[in-house]
Amino acid sequence: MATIETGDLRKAGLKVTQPRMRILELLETSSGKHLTAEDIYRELIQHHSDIGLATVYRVLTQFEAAGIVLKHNFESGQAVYEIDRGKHHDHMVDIDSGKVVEFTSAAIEKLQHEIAERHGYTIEDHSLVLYVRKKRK
Amino acid sequence: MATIETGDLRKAGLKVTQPRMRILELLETSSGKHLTAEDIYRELIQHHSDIGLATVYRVLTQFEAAGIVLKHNFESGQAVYEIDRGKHHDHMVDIDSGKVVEFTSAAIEKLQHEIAERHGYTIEDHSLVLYVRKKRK
DNA sequence: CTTCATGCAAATCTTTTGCAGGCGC
DNA sequence: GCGCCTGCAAAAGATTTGCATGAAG
Repeated sequence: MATIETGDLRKAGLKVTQPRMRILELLETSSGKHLTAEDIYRELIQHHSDIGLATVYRVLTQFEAAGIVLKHNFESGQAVYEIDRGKHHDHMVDIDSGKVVEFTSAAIEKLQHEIAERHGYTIEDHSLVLYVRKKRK
Repeated sequence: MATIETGDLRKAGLKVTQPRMRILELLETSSGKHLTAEDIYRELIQHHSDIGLATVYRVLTQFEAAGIVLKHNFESGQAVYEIDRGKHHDHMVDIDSGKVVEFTSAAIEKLQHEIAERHGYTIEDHSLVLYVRKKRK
């Protein structure tokens, strides 16, 4: 799996700056996690980076436009970000713990396309989130 | 299809008040549409109802808790509400026009449950939104 | 009457923007 | 050096809350 680096920033027309690299690093390290802008901000501050929350938002927005990160609006009112490793996946959110599990289903994707097709549309993107609870035995 | 009325408010432990009835009426009239709190507020103001935006939010929150309305967080940053007619359905949002089409797929639902099951979870709720574009012939 | 609801204004929370100074190339 | 970036503070947008008054049962 390709690690994202400076080249990806340049390709997106973004200068390679401290804040951007720091954020990128953090996102890579946290691959699989889903962080809010605030999470990232706090994390960076603790790691001796003097960075502004506004910059975190600005950088994340640029990264999203560049296809480097994915932004999700779960029901929390706060957007979460994760690095885009290319392999599309959907999410399952544990209502009680807040834990997020990723999954994929080619079968569901196929059905989605059939449905859109049937209505005369093409899917540009989609969002599937299951809100779940641990099954008690 | 049962029209929602005062009984449903009482059942939810809510007093039957002017604002609540007005909002309920509006939601019923707009069945199939997806309104923001602001939309509802403006609509009511224009129809000579002296109501506060805070009340609209409070009432919608209560209605959601009572299962009278559904709240959706599409990518717009503003939540939208629609009356809950009981028949579950998912949404397809036309990226260009903003139009929302509803659909259902028993096949997809079944797959969702199988996936959750496989991970040891039970689905409490789910959200599936397809962001689509009219197909050009 | 008693309680629950409401309107208004103020507070909160998240995200965005303006601006003056700095850093990357 | 020139222009893109950044931090900070202020602004903006959405939603919530405190409080005194008013309506529902």
